[in-house]
This record gives sequence, C-alpha cells and structure tokens, in this order.
Amino acid sequence: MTAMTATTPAFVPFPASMLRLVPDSLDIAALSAQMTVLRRRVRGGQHVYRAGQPFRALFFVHAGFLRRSVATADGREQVTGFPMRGELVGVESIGSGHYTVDVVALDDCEIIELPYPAVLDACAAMPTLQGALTQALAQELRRDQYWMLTLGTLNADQRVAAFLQDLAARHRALGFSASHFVLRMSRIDIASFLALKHETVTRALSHLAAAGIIAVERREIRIACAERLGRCAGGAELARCAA
Amino acid sequence: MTAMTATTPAFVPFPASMLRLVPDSLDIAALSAQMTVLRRRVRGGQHVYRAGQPFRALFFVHAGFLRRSVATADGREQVTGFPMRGELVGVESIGSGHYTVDVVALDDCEIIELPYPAVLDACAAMPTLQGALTQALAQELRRDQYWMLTLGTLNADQRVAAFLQDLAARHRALGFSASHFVLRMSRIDIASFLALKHETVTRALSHLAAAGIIAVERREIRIACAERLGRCAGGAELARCAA
DNA sequence: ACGGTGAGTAACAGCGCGTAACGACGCCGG
DNA sequence: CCGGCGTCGTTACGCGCTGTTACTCACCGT
Repeated sequence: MTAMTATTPAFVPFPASMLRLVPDSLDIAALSAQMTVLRRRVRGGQHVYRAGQPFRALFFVHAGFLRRSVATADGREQVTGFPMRGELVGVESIGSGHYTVDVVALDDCEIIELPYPAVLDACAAMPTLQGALTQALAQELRRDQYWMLTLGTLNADQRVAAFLQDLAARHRALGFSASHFVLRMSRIDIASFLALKHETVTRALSHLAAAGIIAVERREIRIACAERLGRCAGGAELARCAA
Repeated sequence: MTAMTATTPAFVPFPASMLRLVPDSLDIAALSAQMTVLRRRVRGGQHVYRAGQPFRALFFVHAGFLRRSVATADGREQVTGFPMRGELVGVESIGSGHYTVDVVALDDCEIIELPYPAVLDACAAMPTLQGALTQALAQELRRDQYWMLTLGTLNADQRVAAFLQDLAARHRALGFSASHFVLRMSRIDIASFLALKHETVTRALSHLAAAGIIAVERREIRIACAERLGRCAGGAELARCAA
C-alpha cells in the first residue's frame, strides 16, 4: 500500500497475441480417435445450448459465428463474447453440472460435439491434449480480462474502435480480410457486449466514419486506416478527431 | 435472428453457487507428494508476481488477501479481482510464457508456490487433479462473466451492493462473519474493479448507509440487512430507497 | 402492398465524472 | 509529545457523456 510502483509493470495484454488460436494444438483428428465426436449443423438463430441444460459436451466451432450470453432471472442479459471458427465453446460450464450461458448461432454453423467426461479421459491418454485444453481455458481468461480492461477504461467511441479492431484481427487470423468484413451480430448485441446502448454504438460508428477511419453500410464494415483505428482503441486520439 | 426466445433461459449465474471453493478438491498435501511446493510469505504491498515476468508457477493462497490487475503501456489499469484464501492465482497466465497481470498482496499473505510444468506432470499422474485444475479455471471464467454481467447491467449503487454481497459471501465461505468485515482494498481499487471512480464508490456506500442497509466506517463494513442488500444488487430497489 | 425488425438521427435528461476542498488517520522527524 | 505531511476517504458542485425517448428510413419476408 506504500511504495509499490518502482518500475511500472505496464504490459500490453494481447492486442494481437491473443489471436493465436489455442485449438491449433487441439488436434480434432487425434481427438476423434480417442472418443466419439459428433458433427452438428446449427442454423442461424438456433441455440447450440441454453443455460440450465445439463452439461454434456464441449463444442469446437468448425464454421460460423456464434453469440454467448448470460441472463438473470430478473431479465438482465449480457453478451459475453462472439465465438468463431477455431474456438472452443462450453468451457465456462465445466464443473457446474449444467450450462451457465446461452450460445446462439448468428449464422449457419458447423460445430463438433466433444462429450465432456470423455474429453478428460482423452486428456489422460494424450498428455499434450491436457496442456492444450488448459491453455485454451487460460486464454479465455486472458480474453475476458482484456475486455474488462477495455470496458472499464475506455469511453464509448474507443470501445467500439477496440471491438472493430478485435474483429478485424480475428478475421485476419482465419484468412479473411481484416479491412472489409460483415458484422454477423446486431447493434444491440454489440451494445450489450460493450456495456452500451445500441444508439450509442450507432453514434460511435458514425463518429469513426465521419473521421474517415472506417466506412459503415449497415453491417458492412470497411477499415480505411487500421493504424488510426488502433490509436482510437488504445489511446485518446478520438477525443480529438471526433470533436 | 428470428424467434429464439421461446422459454426464457433466465438462469442465475451463481449468486452463491460460485462460492464452492474448487481447490477443495485441489489437495495440496497430495500435490506436494508429487512435486516440490514452496511455501512463501508476502508482505502487504509486495507483488506476488508482475506482468511481464517469465511464467514459472501457480500460487495457492493459503492466507491473506490479494489484488489482481491488468495494465497497458499507455497507463490504463484495471483491477480484475481480489483473490483470497483457497483460490488459485496465476492461472490466467498459463500458456502465455510470461505473467500477464500483476498480483499484489493487500495484507500479509501466505502462498504456496506450485511450479507449473510440474503441475501438468502431477495431473498426468493423478487424474483427479486434472479435473480439479480444469474446474478451477472454468470457475474463474464463470466468475469473470458474472462480473461482466454485473458491470454491464447495473448502475453504480447496485454494483457496489453486488460487490459487498460478494465479499460477504466469500467471507462466510471462509468461516468469517458475513455481516461484519473489513475491506482490505482502497476505494480506488474497488472503483477500478467496478469500472467506477472512487468518489462514486464513496457516494454509493453513503447511499447504502443512508438507506440503513449497511454501516460504513472507513474500511469497516457492517451489513444491517443482507436481504435488502441483495435486492439492491440484483433488482432495482435502490432506485427507490435511495431517492 | 404490408408489417416487422433492425438501423440511423435528433432532442432531452440524468447519471456519473472531474475538480476541488475538507477531514481523518498514520507516519515521520523534530 | 507534538506538528508536519502524505494518503485515503468524504462531500459538494458543475458539466459531459451516455441513456432515454421518439421518429423516420431501409430492408426483408409474407
């Protein structure tokens, strides 16, 4: 509580390093040799699972975009992430007995079902798998903490910039264009995720567009200057450029 | 995107169920038989580890209270949690090569150091241990998502109420009094964690005190009516009782 | 053509922030 | 023992960002 800031820690969490897809090391082919995996298709709008259902399996996203959200009995709801290809879904529910969140497909998805107790057995048989699973969980934790930082320290415009930057990086990591992509989620979903209202998200997008940093046409996003977008997301440039 | 709310999921995350200490099943005694564990004392104000340092070990909190925070190069900082006895610290850094957050002791702590690669080996030798570790990580994920929900959907007064409620429940889980305890962290730490400013935290505490729900004397908290506190944290009672 | 959903815009209001000043406590040296 | 000093906590006040409300438009399937 006294003197503890000798050398400022100051470490950037993972503006890009979080993108390394852990399931790279999650070898589905090898996993399917150890257990019965189920390939499943989910249409846009349908649930992969709902909060409260008995926990049976993890899901590896093979294609498509999803939305994960928590809800309370009194009607509050919070979007906690938008999983996409290469990510492991359902890990947050391990050990709870039942799923604790809702996961909905934003468009047509293809997911691979991994029955859970069997996953642990497979880990015991394949030591590397255990490390990969643990790592995937830890990365999710880092991701959550990164967004806590973002939501706790940035204003509305900066949050939206950070959101777009994150989406761009994840698209690039999947081989898609990082400068031109389509939002799979509604403004309301984005707003919930960023702890804002959808009008504020719209305003922020308009600001960024007016500043020439991006171009918006409904759900279609073009990033004109990734560098300026990054400065908005991390620094305080927008305070000037959107004034 | 069409009709997806047939039966509202509406599931309470864990107003109390999150309290089950996962490390209950993390048998330190058995672990120490598998690997060399190190007992360490940390004085209040000192770091357990700093962001950027090479990742070497997890830490099991045996006594004391800690603060975990992320920081960025441009000076932003966010407190992401207050670990206490029975919790596992450092898991968020697994697989990253270096620690990604700062962990500081709020008072004198006693922690048990668990060298990391060795933990994985121990898991391989003791299958139950792997499940316990995975479960601990998953619980951390649920906890983070619970706070995302809290910060994203509640106003300042409600957030502070939820914070106190959480602290009370965790104190009770450790055998301490849930209705009378001492805050180990400053208003600034609380504010950072709740994505508020410290003056707002003070105001919220004053509001709760004026409503007769709690009594505040600097860092000493007495909860007069846990039920009303819970309603403030989850519902919208305070909008009325603090007006 | 029609209704429904999602998106954009504007005017207004309110919560929470920023600043400031004061008080309480602890630490230290005189 | 006392006074200075710094940190932490509290309260007041004005303002700005964001939420609120309302309306219009674009799109889409019926």
